[in-house]
Amino acid sequence: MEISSHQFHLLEQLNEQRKQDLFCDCNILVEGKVFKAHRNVLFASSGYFKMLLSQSSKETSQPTTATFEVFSPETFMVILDFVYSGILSLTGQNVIEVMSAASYLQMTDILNVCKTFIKSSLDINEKEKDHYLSLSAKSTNSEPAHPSLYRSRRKAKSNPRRSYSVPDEKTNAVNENSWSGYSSYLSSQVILQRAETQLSKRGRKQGSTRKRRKHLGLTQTRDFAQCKSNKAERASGGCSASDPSHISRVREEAEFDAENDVDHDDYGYNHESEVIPKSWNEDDLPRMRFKCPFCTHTVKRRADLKRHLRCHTGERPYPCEACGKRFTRLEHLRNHFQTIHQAGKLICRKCKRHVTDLTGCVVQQGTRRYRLCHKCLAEANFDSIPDDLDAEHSPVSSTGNKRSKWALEEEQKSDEETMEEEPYNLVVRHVNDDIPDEVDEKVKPNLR
DNA sequence: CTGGGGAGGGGGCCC
DNA sequence: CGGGCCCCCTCCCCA
Repeated sequence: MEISSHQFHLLEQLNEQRKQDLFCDCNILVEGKVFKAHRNVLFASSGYFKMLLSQSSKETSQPTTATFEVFSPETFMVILDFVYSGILSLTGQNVIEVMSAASYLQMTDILNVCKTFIKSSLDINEKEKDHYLSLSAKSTNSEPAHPSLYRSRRKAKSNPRRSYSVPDEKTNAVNENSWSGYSSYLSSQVILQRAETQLSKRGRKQGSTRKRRKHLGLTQTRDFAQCKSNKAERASGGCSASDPSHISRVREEAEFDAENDVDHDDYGYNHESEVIPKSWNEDDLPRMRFKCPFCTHTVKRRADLKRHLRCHTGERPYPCEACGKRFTRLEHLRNHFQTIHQAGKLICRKCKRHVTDLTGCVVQQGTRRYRLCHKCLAEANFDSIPDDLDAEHSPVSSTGNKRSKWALEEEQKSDEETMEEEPYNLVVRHVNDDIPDEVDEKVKPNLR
């Protein structure tokens, strides 16, 4: 007979104990603030703590202390409250931080809830935007009238500079009505900052934004994306984990832009095209664009927004079978696979000369493959050239059983383990495997 | 220390 | 709408 309330009471009791600091054997230090908790509860809730505590489990007499600097105490409070109550206090303000922290702590339940939260918010926003679309004037000008704070450098370089006006109250009112929820909140935060700084800093000479960014160590979105990927590679399998630091980076970026008046003199802030340069006539109005809720980037197509969002959510749906590295896009995976694991470039790695099947060989180093011309190969002086290399290493060669060594390894290894390539496993094979179709064949089954 | 190249990542846009 | 291509950028490694 099952008493359903038992679990609830148990959790409630544990939460009470936590609040009264009873039997707490773990101190969590988050940016100077100490949280008390129970080791076994944390162990059961978080992959991160599971790992941490299992390492330090030998010394159980001393309370364990964990220190975090990658998220705020408020964020951790939300997560800890969830752990002890099952209630996750998500808001538009904290969802990104909570998601990143959950990712860091390997708490997939929270992660999924955050994703759903974001997704549903997006749906709401899209519906609202569609409504707004029907109300707003259409335009044929494809040039974004309000390049976002977060713009590609190419765009920034190529866009002619124009003088735009500060958004007036009316346009802001439209904005408030058109968007709601957290995305509106996030954006409005930037808008407010921007409007404030725009007035105070108008007229400041525009220096090199990129230079200044670099100076401050705030190098554009690409950087935090890179950061995420690096983390993903370094740490836990690079699943959907996003670097907690990227949140602050996003903020810093927005703040930096606002602070430094990036393009402010020239562009109105693009919040779904509400801010329109007064000097433009109606024909110049831009097409409606889809706005990212996390940054100020806008795109023309919903699909592009979806793609763009991956750089915020850290989602990497395309894992490489060979090395486990994950990618945000199929094409990136394909490029990676062909270049790294298929020796797709017909160039000798040493002398950089063009090689063909006749003039060179494929060299295997761990899971990496590259080509060497016969001359460089002779200089390299390899002594072992296994005959059955195909069967042993190539993910495309053993078409009979359809299971490559890599594929099998991929199954066996966890994501964490597959991140590192096998070092210095140097073998040479004859060139006969450069069939792109086969590559696709092998890669595609992995893809969603 | 520096420049070049490889690899990875993101945006725009066409099919 | 997804896939794919092209372009550009940054980071990192290596000579």
